[in-house]
Amino acid sequence: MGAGKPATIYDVAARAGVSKSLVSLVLQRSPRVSQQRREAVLKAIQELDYRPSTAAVSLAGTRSRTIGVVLDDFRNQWFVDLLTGLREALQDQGHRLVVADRFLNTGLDASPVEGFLSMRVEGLVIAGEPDTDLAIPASTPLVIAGGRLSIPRADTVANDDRAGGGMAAEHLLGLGHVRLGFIGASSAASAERRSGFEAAVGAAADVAVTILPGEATEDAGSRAVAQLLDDHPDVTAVFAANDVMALGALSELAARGLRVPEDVSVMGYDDTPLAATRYVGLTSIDDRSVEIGRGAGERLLARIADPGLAATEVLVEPRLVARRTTAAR
Amino acid sequence: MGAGKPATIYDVAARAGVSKSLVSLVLQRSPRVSQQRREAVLKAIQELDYRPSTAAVSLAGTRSRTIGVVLDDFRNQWFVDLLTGLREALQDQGHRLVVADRFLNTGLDASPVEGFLSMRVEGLVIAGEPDTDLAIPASTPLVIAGGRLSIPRADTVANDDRAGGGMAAEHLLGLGHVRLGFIGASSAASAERRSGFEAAVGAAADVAVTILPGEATEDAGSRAVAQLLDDHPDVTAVFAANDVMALGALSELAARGLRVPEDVSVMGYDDTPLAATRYVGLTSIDDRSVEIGRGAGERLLARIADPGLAATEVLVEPRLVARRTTAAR
DNA sequence: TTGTAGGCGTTATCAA
DNA sequence: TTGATAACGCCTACAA
Repeated sequence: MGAGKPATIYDVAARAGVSKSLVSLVLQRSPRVSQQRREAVLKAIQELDYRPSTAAVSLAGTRSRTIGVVLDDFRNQWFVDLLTGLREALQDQGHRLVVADRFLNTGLDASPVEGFLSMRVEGLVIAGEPDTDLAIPASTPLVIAGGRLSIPRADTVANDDRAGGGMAAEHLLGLGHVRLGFIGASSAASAERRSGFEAAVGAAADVAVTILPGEATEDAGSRAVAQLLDDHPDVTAVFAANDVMALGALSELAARGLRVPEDVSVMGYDDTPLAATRYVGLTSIDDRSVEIGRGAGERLLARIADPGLAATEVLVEPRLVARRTTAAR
Repeated sequence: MGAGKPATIYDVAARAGVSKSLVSLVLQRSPRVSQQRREAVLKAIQELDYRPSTAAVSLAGTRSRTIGVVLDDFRNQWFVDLLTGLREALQDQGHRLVVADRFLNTGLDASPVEGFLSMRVEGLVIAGEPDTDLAIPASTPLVIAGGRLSIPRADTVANDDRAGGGMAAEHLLGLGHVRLGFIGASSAASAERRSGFEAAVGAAADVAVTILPGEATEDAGSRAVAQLLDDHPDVTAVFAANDVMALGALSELAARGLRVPEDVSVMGYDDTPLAATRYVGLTSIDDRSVEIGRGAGERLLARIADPGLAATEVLVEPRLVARRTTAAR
């Protein structure tokens, strides 16, 4: 158990009475090792509680088998599903995932990306909008997951916000609403969702729009819906660019004594855990982060295998999840 | 920019016209390097976009300067604050933080802990309840953050659940409630919170209790409060062992046409982001995860410095956050 | 099938 | 203040 210094491959070799190369072969599951030796080595490994040093492995080996994942913020829950998808695609293929948000280890490394480059990761996944102009060497395979802002040489896998906006429109129109509202903030995603929404509505209904510049916060949602209703009191259904703003809308509506969905239907976007709670029960658009993660992982794998690959942009079809905040007119 | 192979310390040395040792000294900010040489080296580093290989550094060096953080589940948002505290204590002291949840990289490594041991981390932080009997060598400094289940040789830094329960009691009693309810699940934390709650209530009020065996889910909260009210219709204030169950309680109360807080006050525990939203506005107990993280980090640092230290158990005083789900009787 | 030897990119220990 | 040179723990030809 608690050895002072961790055992090395030398210790294992000595104890098993073989050479270090033989141990190395066993470690790599090489088939050309006699059953007898293999067992002896395995036994020694067990007894010594040996664990190969990742540092030594990646130094000596040709590849680090490590993928760096840069999250924008651990608070944005969508990364959880993204990671699930990434794991499926990557770690099952023998790659180790290392995650960091924008601030993890800053100070030691100038940025998480710097840290990953020091680790000699074989590839990088940037989740969300790559905020700063991150200086990533062209030689590092890179894929942007969930962000639209595309870097020339990077693959992009993202939710089809336009399509999602369209789904929202169809849902509300299908429920018989003809006075629609859209609230959003100043982000590329918000703009896309709005545009898809309006395009799908077409001439079938009126759409009142309130865009509040700045962050998509709950408070912004409250203020946006307040303004929307002040200007257009006849609106019966509101589509928020994201769940957080939708939540703000819900509280503002409650404050005004308007019932949801009896008086006003509300829907969001992202299908966050929040929306899925029974208490909130928000109709939303699932951006299918698991698929995005899987797609990003597969794409990264392909790019690692062939660095010369042209950058592609994959859009993942979202999915509407109807809950209790939307109802027929 | 986009070099094929990353530059090595040799490249830097050659370009700066010095030995590798000199470069190494500059890297380590050694004061005994002439200004002239230092600048030449720095310039070469810049021009070559050189970055020391962490693998080589930790192989050759005496310490890895890496701390492993094992999270129970990325979905439990409390780790975000915990990380903030850990960063303050650890990464500012030159330690690199690597985080993993229970499932990250399983398959490659048997468990995240195995992975960390392979990385030769200098210390380990286990966040939450260490579920399985994780086999951690006694030589690895270890601290449990936020969990009560203590391992003999590990330090523990956790929220004082008993005290928090007491605060909940004082709050509700102070509001004039005399028919109290407690709902919880089968966890050590829940039990502690209940016990603190009941102790603080003493003879000042009646406490009806419903414990549902199993996980602390929203649904469990709904069912628990339903049972509680069926058995004790006169209860005017409910203290849930955690925010998630409190949320379940809120939706059940709404379903029964009971207003919060006019008819029934509700409070939770953990002060999750959910509770802090305007829409939910749940009165809760803040378990001060940032402090727990900081404390855990400091403790780990001390233990790394002196492995012989006796294990300690630190309890962090929680804090009540009053919002709109509780009101005077 | 197994062993020998060299090298991976650093740090660390001595000399100079 | 600087520079050789030996580790560090493992992989990978190459040889046996």
